[in-house]
Amino acid sequence: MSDTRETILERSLELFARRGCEAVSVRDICAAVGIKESSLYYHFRNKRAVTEELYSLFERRAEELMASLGESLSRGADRNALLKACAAYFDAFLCDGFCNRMLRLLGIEQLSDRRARMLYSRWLFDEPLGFLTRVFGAMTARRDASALAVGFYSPVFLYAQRWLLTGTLSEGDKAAFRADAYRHIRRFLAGLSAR
Amino acid sequence: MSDTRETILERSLELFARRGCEAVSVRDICAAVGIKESSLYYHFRNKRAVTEELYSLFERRAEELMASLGESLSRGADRNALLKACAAYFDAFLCDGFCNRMLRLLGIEQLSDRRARMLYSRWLFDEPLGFLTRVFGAMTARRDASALAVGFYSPVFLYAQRWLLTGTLSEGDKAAFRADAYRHIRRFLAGLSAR
Amino acid sequence: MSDTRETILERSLELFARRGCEAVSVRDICAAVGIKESSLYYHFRNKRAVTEELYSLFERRAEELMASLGESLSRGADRNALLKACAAYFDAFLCDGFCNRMLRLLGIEQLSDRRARMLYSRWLFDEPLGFLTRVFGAMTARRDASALAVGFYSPVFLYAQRWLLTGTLSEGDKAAFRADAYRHIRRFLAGLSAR
Amino acid sequence: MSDTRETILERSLELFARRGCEAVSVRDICAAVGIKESSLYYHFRNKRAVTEELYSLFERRAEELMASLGESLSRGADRNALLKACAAYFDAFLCDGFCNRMLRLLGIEQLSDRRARMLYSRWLFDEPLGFLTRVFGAMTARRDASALAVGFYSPVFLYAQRWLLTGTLSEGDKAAFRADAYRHIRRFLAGLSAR
DNA sequence: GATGAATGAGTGTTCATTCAT
DNA sequence: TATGAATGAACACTCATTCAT
Repeated sequence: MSDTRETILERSLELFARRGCEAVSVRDICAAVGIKESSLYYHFRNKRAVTEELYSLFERRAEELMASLGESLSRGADRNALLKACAAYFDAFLCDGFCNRMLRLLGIEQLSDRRARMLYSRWLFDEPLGFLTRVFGAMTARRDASALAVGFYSPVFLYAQRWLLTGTLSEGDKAAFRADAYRHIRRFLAGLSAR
Repeated sequence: MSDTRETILERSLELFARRGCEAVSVRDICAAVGIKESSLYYHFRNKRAVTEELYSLFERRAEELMASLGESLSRGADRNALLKACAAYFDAFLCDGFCNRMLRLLGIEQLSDRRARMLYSRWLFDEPLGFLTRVFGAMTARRDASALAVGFYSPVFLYAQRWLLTGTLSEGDKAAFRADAYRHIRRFLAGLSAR
Repeated sequence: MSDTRETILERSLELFARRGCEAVSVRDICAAVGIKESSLYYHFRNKRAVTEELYSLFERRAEELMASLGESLSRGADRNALLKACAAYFDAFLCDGFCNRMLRLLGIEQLSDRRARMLYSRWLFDEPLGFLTRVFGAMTARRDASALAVGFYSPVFLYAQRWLLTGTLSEGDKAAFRADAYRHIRRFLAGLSAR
Repeated sequence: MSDTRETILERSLELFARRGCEAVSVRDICAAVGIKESSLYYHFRNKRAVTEELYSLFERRAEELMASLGESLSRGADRNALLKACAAYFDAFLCDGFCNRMLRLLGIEQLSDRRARMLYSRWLFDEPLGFLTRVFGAMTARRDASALAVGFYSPVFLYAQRWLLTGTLSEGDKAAFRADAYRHIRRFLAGLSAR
């Protein structure tokens, strides 16, 4: 459909992810898109509507991803399947241009906006931990699946915060994140099978 | 020192922690303090100077805390000393009125401000991980002290992000954080001595 | 004639009568009509042209009415004929959906627009007073026909301002106006024949 | 007190009376006052607050005038006292720079604003008619004091609408109004004593 | 120490209008 | 006939800051 509309969303997100919604002006957005300020209001009711649309797009994307991860692991939850799921999670979520920016944005807005807070805590805490708890429940006979999930996920979360959600996302940052994260995962899975 | 000056710092931080510096106006601050906007400029060169002063205060507080933690553990790094250090870290840093707000603020500003980014990554990643690496290096004979540090710290970090750095800090949130964090620590230390 | 064109005129007048032309936007009009803003410009050169057309329609309607009133009274100016003329004037002018709204509109625009001022003073002052002066000149032998006209008309004018040109025209308002106006007219005509 | 504040009120009223509040911009007002737009907001919370203050000032002025008229007539309601009251009403209300402009303004705003509608109908219909009803009740033995009030007031109202509340108030308009109004009053009082 | 008054630059948003389709 | 897309100018209002008092 409308090319301009999508460009507005793209450029807005680029700016929002760096400074938060409030700190980005409609002027900034329109300058980045190459349209006059009044034109933005043809495509969106107001500035807030741009943010809301980004939230909705993110929600859909995240749900699709989580659905596909769940599906792929429902056909057998072994070490290899988990590794594959992690790779998909890293590539299509944490390191993905759109989702990565959205996570930064949500990290800022979460402090003052209810919807952002819900999205943030759902997709950075609840869903990943819930997902892994189910996986470990299926993979191991042990009872403490949820503790395993925390042990598995929290370093990934920490590395993501350190490398992926600061400054601007560079290829170097992605590589550093992947190195740290995969080292942790290997070690963790090794420890898991050792016991 | 001037009472007004300190009130400005306090109220500014309360507002900054919720919405970030850019989104809080001099009007907002002065209304919260109960002075006219022009009066703020008697105490601070400009709005930026308020933020800078908060950064400096935080840096000093954090350095003092880390020094005292280091000192107490240098006299023998055992299980008990580590537990005590954690308690101090939780009370005087993560849950402390001033430091908690500063961490929220830095979490926002880090995305657009260099000094904030340095403070943020130093005090949320480098210092805690470095400190724990030294501790585990002294406590255990094992070589992978830094992996232990990550395994120990990252759940604490995750629980802090989940409970302490969202919305507004309530006593309930603090309790939830402590429950999660201490459970993890007990389990971790148990696992450590088991091997 | 185009249906849309007439709908634009109708809805515009409804809005103009409540808030004046300047305060009603092309957006408002088109939303009320159910077309896009750009479509209005197919039917009218610009917003001003809508107003001008309304003025012209009103002028034609008012002239027709006055002509028919004049005709009916030219065949004998007695008490009954005058009463009939008043009834027609109330129904087809003061209380009529179109004319009533136009009078409100003119009452607003008259303050800043020359054409509106001319229409307003012609149809609310000059024509009614002139007409009645001629009628009373024919009805009575007395010389002060113009003073009689003022005595007859001004309470009608006052009641019209009070009941018919405020808020939105309701059936209750019309009834209140008619009650007041007819009482005055009866009393006036009684006083006239008494002398 | 603040000179600027009062100048804002004065110039605002001059502009409002010609085109209504909505059609006058803050830019217009400030240009007329000789200040920057932002300065207006030091003196008034927003544009609406300027209008509200004008309403309040008018209300106070009108109440004071009506009180003084009532007082002067309470000491004997005869022909002369009534004439004097009319003169005061014309000079200090209908023809007065401030009140005349306020009446124009209210005439416009009354169509869309509740407070304006109340002020308008109170001070152009209710109070004058009520006042005159009391006066005629005291002056004559007749029962129909309220009909007398309408007969006395409505031509004044009509002449005011015709001469004083259109275009801009000139000395010529005032003279024309006074001529018409006093001729009516003399004739009316003559008729009153004749019976 | 504090404030009354002011301001230039910028905020998000609405306006009437144009024009290619 | 109608509209999708755009725009320059204007809108009310807020911003951080200055400066004389």
